[in-house]
Order: sequence, then C-alpha cells, then structure tokens
Amino acid sequence: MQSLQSCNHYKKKMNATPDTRAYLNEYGIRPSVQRIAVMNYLLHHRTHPTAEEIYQALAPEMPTLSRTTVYNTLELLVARGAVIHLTIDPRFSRYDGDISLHGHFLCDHCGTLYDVPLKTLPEALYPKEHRVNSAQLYYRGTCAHCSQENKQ
Amino acid sequence: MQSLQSCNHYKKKMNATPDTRAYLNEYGIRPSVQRIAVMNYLLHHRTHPTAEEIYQALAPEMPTLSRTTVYNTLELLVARGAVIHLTIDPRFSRYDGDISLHGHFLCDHCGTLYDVPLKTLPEALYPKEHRVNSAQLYYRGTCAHCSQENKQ
DNA sequence: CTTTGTGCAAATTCTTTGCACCAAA
DNA sequence: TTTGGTGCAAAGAATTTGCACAAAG
Repeated sequence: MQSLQSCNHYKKKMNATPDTRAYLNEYGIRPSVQRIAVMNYLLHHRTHPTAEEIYQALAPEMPTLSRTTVYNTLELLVARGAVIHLTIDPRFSRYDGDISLHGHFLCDHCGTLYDVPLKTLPEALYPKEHRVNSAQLYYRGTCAHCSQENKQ
Repeated sequence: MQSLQSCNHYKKKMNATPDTRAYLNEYGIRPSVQRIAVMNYLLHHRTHPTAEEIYQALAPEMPTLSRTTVYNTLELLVARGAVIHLTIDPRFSRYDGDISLHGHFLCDHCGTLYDVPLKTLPEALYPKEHRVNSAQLYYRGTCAHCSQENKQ
C-alpha cells in the first residue's frame, strides 16, 4: 500500500537536509546529494511538480544536475514508496511527497492540482480478486477560483 | 459528471452501426464514418484500448484512416462525455466506452487493465469547494493471474 | 458556398537508453 | 576495486500542429 493510506511521517517541519536524509534512510534509499535534493524539494513543495519543474527548480543550485538523474531518482522514490506518482494529468507525470491519505482534484481551466482531504477510503471499494498496492482517487472539473472568475 | 455515475445506456447488445450512430446523436456528435467506427469499437471492445490500438484495429477496414482522426475523435467523444479518458497508465492514454460507475485496476506485471465494480462512490468523498465534472478511482498492484503464476 | 471533418507530414514534448565517467562501500 | 550513481547526447514514442483537400449542410 503505497498511497491513500494514513501514515503521517514527516508531518513536523523539516526544512533541513538532515531530516530528508533520514527520511530516505527509512526507505532504504542511499542518500546521494541529488536524491536528497529531489526528496527535499518534494517534501517542502506540495505543488505536485513535474520532473521538469523539479529539474528547473534545482538546476540553479546544482548546475551539473541532469534530467536523467531527476527521472531516475523519481522512479526510485516511487518504487520504494517514498513518493506518489500522480497520473491524473494526461500531459505529464506529477509527483507528490505527501503519501498520506488524500485524493486529487485537477482544474481543467487553470491546470492547478489540488489535494482533496479524505477521512478513509472505504475498504469495501477495493477489488478483492487482485492484490492492490496503491490506490488513487482523482477528480476533474472547475476549481473554486476559476468558477468565480468565469461567473458560471 | 461524466464518469463514475450509474447510467446504463447501451447495456443491450448493439453490434450494428445504426445503434452507434444513434448513440453519437444522443451526445450531439455528427456521425461521420470515422467517428462511428471509433465509437463502435469502444462500445464493443471493453479492453480500454489506446489510440494506437484503435487505429490498428480499424485501419485494415479503413485504409485511409489516419491517427490524427482517431485522436481528434477521441478528444471529441471525451469532451462530450460519451467516452472516458483513462490516465492510470503513465505510458499512454486509454479509453473506455463504458461510462457507467466503475473503477479500474492496472496490473503492474502484465499491464492488463481490469474493471472494478463499484456500487456507489460515496458523495461524502467529493471535494465540496470545487465543481467536479468527473471522478476516477484507480488501483494498481498484481492481478490474480500474475499472483498465481509467480506464487507470491 | 460556407462550415466542418479528414489525413498526411512534420514538429513537439515527455521520457528512456547507451555509454562513459565519477563516487562511494 | 567493484558496485552503484550521475550526466551527456541521442533515441524513442505518444501526441499535436499546420495545412490542403474533401465532405456535409
């Protein structure tokens, strides 16, 4: 179960890399400078960034960073369950450092991806015949902001 | 609400284009030969095909068909709510002609995309601050087939 | 005859791969 | 000193775009 589960690691503030380093350790991930940077970015930017956005954000501080490494790192983080891979946006993959139970809402007007709080996702909804590793609840529509502006 | 809703249109058999033509009419879609072919394919192949799969399936019968038209048609069908756009598979978009309430399970081993029956998706789970047009419930893991074969 | 739809080719964009170099255990 | 990680350049693959022609109202 790598997502839609209530696990509240890292709820406390952690703006320094030492904590991120420890976080990676919990998931058995060797803490290279690049991996710490990517994980740290995801823990402190709950914007559901794309690989490109992460790369663009980190590149200034790490001139030698490559997109390949960002992609490699994200793949590893997702495989180990430290990060959630969001596929709601057909245009590109987004990533979420918050692995606690919540859904997502994509505004088709402005493209913003919002978190949707969820108490619990009824186990009754789970398919019984297959072994579920992760679950995602996605919504699309028009967000409050865009609804107001467009007066509809 | 274009998906995850219980609307049982077209439950009866319809293997002829006349019905598909009527179906398109219901959604205000002009029934060109190509659109009928794509919609008809989706109504009778519940395999959640990709654009390419649809193209490959129809091309033999329609040598002049182009991928562009398949993409255009799918975009239109989805926009009008006649077809659901599935984004669970990060590699490519899949499409579903069954717009009744159900979730999806993707097997990470064999890549098969299964339907997951759902009674009702609790309205309580819906975000209240935004206007929801569609909802999707996605599961990933190992399917029954692959679980057996791999004895795990 | 005016609007709408189709299809080819080329372009775009996200992501992956091959391979050489670097770094850590 | 062997394994694992990074990064560059190139390739790959899904999708989009521009534009000309065809079809429908």
